[in-house]
Amino acid sequence: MPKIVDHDQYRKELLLKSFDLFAERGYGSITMRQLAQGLGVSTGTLYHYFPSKQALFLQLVEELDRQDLLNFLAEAGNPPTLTERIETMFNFVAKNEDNFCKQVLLWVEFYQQEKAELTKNNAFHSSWDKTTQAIADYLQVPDKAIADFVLNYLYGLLMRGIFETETISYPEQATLLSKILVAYLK
Amino acid sequence: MPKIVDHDQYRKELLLKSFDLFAERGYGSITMRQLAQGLGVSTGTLYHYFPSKQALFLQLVEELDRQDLLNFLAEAGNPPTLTERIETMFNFVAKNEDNFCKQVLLWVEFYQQEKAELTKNNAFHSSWDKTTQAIADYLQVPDKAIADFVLNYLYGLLMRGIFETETISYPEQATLLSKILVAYLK
Amino acid sequence: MPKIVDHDQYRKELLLKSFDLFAERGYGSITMRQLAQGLGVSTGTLYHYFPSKQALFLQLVEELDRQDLLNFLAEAGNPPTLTERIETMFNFVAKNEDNFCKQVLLWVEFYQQEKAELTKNNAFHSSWDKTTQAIADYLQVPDKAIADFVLNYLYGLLMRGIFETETISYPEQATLLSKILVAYLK
Amino acid sequence: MPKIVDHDQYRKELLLKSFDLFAERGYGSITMRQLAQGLGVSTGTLYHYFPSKQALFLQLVEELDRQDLLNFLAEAGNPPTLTERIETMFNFVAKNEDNFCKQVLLWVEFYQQEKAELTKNNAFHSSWDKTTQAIADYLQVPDKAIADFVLNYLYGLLMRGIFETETISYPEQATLLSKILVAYLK
DNA sequence: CATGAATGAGCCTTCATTCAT
DNA sequence: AATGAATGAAGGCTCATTCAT
Repeated sequence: MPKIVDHDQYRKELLLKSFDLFAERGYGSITMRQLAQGLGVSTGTLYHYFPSKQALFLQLVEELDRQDLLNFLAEAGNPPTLTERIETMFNFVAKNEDNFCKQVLLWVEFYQQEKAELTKNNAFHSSWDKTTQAIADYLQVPDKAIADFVLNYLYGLLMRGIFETETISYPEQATLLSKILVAYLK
Repeated sequence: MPKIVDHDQYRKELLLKSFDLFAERGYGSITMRQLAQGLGVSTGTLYHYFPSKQALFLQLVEELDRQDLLNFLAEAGNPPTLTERIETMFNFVAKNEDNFCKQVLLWVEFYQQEKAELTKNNAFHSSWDKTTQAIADYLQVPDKAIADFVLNYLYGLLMRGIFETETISYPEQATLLSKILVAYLK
Repeated sequence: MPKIVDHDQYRKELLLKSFDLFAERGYGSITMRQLAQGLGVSTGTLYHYFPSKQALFLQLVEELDRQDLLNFLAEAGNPPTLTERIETMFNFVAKNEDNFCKQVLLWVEFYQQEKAELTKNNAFHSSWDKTTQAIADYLQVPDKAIADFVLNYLYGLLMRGIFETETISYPEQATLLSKILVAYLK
Repeated sequence: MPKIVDHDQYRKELLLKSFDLFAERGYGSITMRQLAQGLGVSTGTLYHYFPSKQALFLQLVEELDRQDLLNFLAEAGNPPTLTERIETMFNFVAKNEDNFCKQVLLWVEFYQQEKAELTKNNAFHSSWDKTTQAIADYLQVPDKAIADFVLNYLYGLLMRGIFETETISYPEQATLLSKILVAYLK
């Protein structure tokens, strides 16, 4: 069924291209018309591929989550020590900082605007749980609290990037966290 | 003589009462009409006290920021050891978790929606810088990186509280962070 | 009854002062609040003296009409020839051009906005008829058509002052009309 | 393929049909909803064709101005004597008196309401200059003052038609003006 | 008399969504 | 499949007017 493949592939193309548009203006501020224009299609076409703005966004969340994970696993390898694994993670985040930052902002904004209509076991929670789980697996820490701690720190960095005036040096932060954790784990 | 009202005091009352309404539905989703209704006034009255929805929200940010800081300082005291000071901070955050969580969500959502028009005299950056400065003072750490680290961690916790399904035990987290930092500072 | 005199006198003061405010922003665009502010009173006071914006404006029309006529008659005298009388009229108009222009604009705007609610024998028609009658009396022409013609020309000048880019020289125009009429009347 | 409509042609249709609606209630008093309803479309459609109420009106001005001129030239011919040309003009105005009267009222009202924002690239001045120029060409008078005089008189008639209770006989007025001018030009 | 806080209907405009072509 | 014209509910905001003080 080649038609369906095409259809599906095109859908994902649109999805991926739409990320920058969403990021630029925000979920609530960008209009379907602007989205369509930015993608080079008509609003009608947009609605041919996605039933609604909300659904489009939700699919984007899902798609990006998968992509992010795949990208990470593709280049992460399996370093022998926890320190190295943490460093690898930080490098990855540092490299994609801008991307992740945009994602968090967008996810939060969407969550705020739609939480009234979103069921509790929504795509969001499951998606994030999946991600955190994957990361925990990668780090292979005996104590889950450590994985949580690292992730936590990462989220925190992203947030600070938004509100603080000074830009953050991820490599520095990674070094700091490594030192701290190594000291603690001993 | 007009009706007797302390304009400024009433304004702050409205501001404070509006927080829960904003938190409930989000900045973008709540309407001025709903806000007015929730506050028990007419839309006209709302506009009598605030020039616009955006201005109202910005004033809310400022007011809450001040209140939060005052509240904290009022009960923080000045414990002798860093560990205790950190614990005090965590207890405070734990006690007000819900509040802070709502604030962060709201700030982020607003930032997303209005970032196009918020380039410079951004009440946000200055407000957060002020807060972080105050916290750094309180902790009295020689190395600013430590203060940053703690704050960072706090923001991270807040974010995780939003996306993770499991609720977070702040006391546990505080204990963990304390241990980690003590290990590192030695 | 001195109180009433004061009240009435103050009312006329407000009326006269309000003319410039109306002229500056237009009847439809100026708000009662702006009007009050410009007059140095509160909106409540405004409504103490005038039952509504519309009534205020209508009183202004009446008052200005009377003033204009009085002013004219005060300085018009009674020149022996028609030519001189016409010239006197034109000088008067030229001297108060700006004033008259503002009046016409305002009257027209008001008429447009309120014509749906204004009865046919409204203050406007009667007021203008009174004015034209007075002018016809002054000119003492045997043929009413001449008086109409002159008035007509005057209205036309006012209108052109609005729409044409070049400013109009009233003295020149007066001379021209005089020549024309003299030629015709012979 | 979208619904088949000639966007530009439909726009002009809406424009032309909107004139009566504007004329009936005035620029400031009619609402976009009323306009839409009167045109048999939704407000959304109105905004699909015109960016704003003001822009819609400005386009109407331009369009009517062109139409008026075209209509006149189409039936004016080129009579040999000035007297006849003036008469032709007057006949044209007489025939369309109602139309022109409405236009002047509307233009003036709009000018009043928006003059604050209409400082320079004022479609009004240019439009009127164009018209006066065309008329001057048509009359072929050596002395521009004569053309101005005639136009002036016409505007005046229109204004009087608004404020005077008695209706005006255009043919009579035309005869009068002809006589006067002929007397003067000799 | 004077004040200005309060009201709420109503305005212009936007935008997700539908549907004829 | 693709287009973009059409819809209309709903949003932010204004403003003449009222009324408690």
